[in-house]
Amino acid sequence: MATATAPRAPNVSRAVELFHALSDETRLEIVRRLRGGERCVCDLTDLLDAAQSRLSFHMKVLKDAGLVSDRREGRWIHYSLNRDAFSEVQELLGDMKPSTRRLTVKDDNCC
Amino acid sequence: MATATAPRAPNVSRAVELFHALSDETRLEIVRRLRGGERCVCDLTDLLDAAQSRLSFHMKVLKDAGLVSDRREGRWIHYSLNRDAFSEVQELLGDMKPSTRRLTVKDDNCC
DNA sequence: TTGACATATCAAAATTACTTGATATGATAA
DNA sequence: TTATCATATCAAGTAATTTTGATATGTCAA
Repeated sequence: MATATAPRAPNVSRAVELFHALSDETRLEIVRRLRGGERCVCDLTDLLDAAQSRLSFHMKVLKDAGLVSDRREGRWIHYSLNRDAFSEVQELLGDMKPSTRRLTVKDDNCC
Repeated sequence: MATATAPRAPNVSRAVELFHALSDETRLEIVRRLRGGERCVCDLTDLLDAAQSRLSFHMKVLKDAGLVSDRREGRWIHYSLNRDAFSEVQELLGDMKPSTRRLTVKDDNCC
């Protein structure tokens, strides 16, 4: 009994993963570059002037979060954005955005 | 001379700030609790079973990012969500979400 | 095969973020 | 005033993330 930790919401850790993946300048630049379509890592190292292993690290973060997918073609691996994951983030945000109708509660009956 | 660093998009650092503020479990729980309306820190320390200085630290991150506002009332400081900042995040996401029409570019003419 | 290329992975170093406990500040009530 | 309460800030410790350079893996061309 006692000292139970506060209960977590079901999708909090998923939200953390997604937001974390988007909370880095290099990764946002990658996403920006991928908006125009598929790119291989070599394109991105050129565009972002970043070391190859660094890019690879960030691609992995994005991929693990599901924000990008990869496709092998010969020696190259092409990355592209994952529409669904972005929609997922939008949904999460919709859920956390305060409603226009404000209610002030005194107890934890909010969720 | 050369070695110019890759050009940054104008709002990348703002996006990083916002996503970073949202990329922590404690902070997301705070946001979740604030959805129902204003809360003072003391409410949140109870609800989240977290030390006061810890809460204060996270409130600062959220406040610096503009996601919450505070309002003093006597000894208490009440925090509430900032609708506009959440809209801002949604906009940023809209900008980075891949369009349905896919185009494959070879040069960096994407943005 | 071998060599070269594109990318991934790994370990160590560097950086950044978070937690904790102590102290400071500012408001109120006695 | 003084004591107390709510919160902020600070410094030190710890943990997580990012960068870097080296090496591994898989593919292709000769």
